[in-house]
Amino acid sequence: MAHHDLDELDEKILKMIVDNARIPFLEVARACNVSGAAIHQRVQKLTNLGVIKGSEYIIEAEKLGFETCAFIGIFLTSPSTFDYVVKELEKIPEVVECYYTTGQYDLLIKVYAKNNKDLLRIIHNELQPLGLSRTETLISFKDAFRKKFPIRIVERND
Amino acid sequence: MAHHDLDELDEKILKMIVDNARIPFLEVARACNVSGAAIHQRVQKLTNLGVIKGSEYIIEAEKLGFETCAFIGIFLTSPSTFDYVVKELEKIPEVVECYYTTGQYDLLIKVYAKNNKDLLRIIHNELQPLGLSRTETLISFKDAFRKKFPIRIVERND
DNA sequence: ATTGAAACCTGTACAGT
DNA sequence: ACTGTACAGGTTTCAAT
Repeated sequence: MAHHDLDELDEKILKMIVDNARIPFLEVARACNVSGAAIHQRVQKLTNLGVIKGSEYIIEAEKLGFETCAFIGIFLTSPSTFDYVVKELEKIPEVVECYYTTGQYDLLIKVYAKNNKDLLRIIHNELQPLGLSRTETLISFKDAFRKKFPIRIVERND
Repeated sequence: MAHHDLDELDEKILKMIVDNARIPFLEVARACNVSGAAIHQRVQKLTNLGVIKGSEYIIEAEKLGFETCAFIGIFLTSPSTFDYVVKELEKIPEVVECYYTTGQYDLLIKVYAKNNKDLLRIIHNELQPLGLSRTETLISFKDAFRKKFPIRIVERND
């Protein structure tokens, strides 16, 4: 089962650029035995299709003074506050990710704080005033690993 | 309190490149009123300092057939299996993030699966055989938002 | 640590296939 | 949809400050 309109070349391109957004397209072109223009057009196509959503530099939060990373499970007082709470959470700079989840929590957010005291401030002064029923904090005291999900468009036997 | 050896220029550079890894350094240079070479050297410095860990393209997982994203809380049978379990988890392509956490779980992982059935396969065939005590799955049925944490090196009054 | 200039390499557009 | 060309613009290095 191949996905959408993507082929082996798209897969190879994605694999080459996903972990290095600065790689020259000409280098990708040479590795793929096609012209630079072809890579340029493919990346354009992948962007138009919404497969590529952008690029970013990866920053080590700790080096910028954010030494505490935590996941916080949020229990809402009422399902009707969903949209409001998400909108307000998005305004809080330290809240970097937010997911609607099944299971025990209504929402799961990821937060960066300077330290544990700062995290407590965020929870008390920023989160609680939104009218949450309860929160449950999971402090990540180590980021064991982080990688890209498997790009596999064309089915193979390997 | 300024962090490390970083100044306003570093902050401005980071802010400009963090959400667009493909932005030309010359464009950053013009915005900062310095030469292109200066940006080049600063980015090099930030990389050497470990502030910049790399760059990546952001891929929409759904468009590549990964329609289910889940967080799984893992309870280990014994603390002694920590390192082994993390090492094995890292080998599973669908497991993209792994955190040591305080709170109820020993580990929290993020997983991409093709669909709910595929997620069940991963849990039963890939995770359970590692000898876990129990897992708790939070399926993210929507990614409400995702952004970069606040880059702020120099203290200001704003 | 930053600059300007040089040499080199890429990105991008376009006409042709 | 890919290629080759062409040019504009970017990257990288380096001697000088």
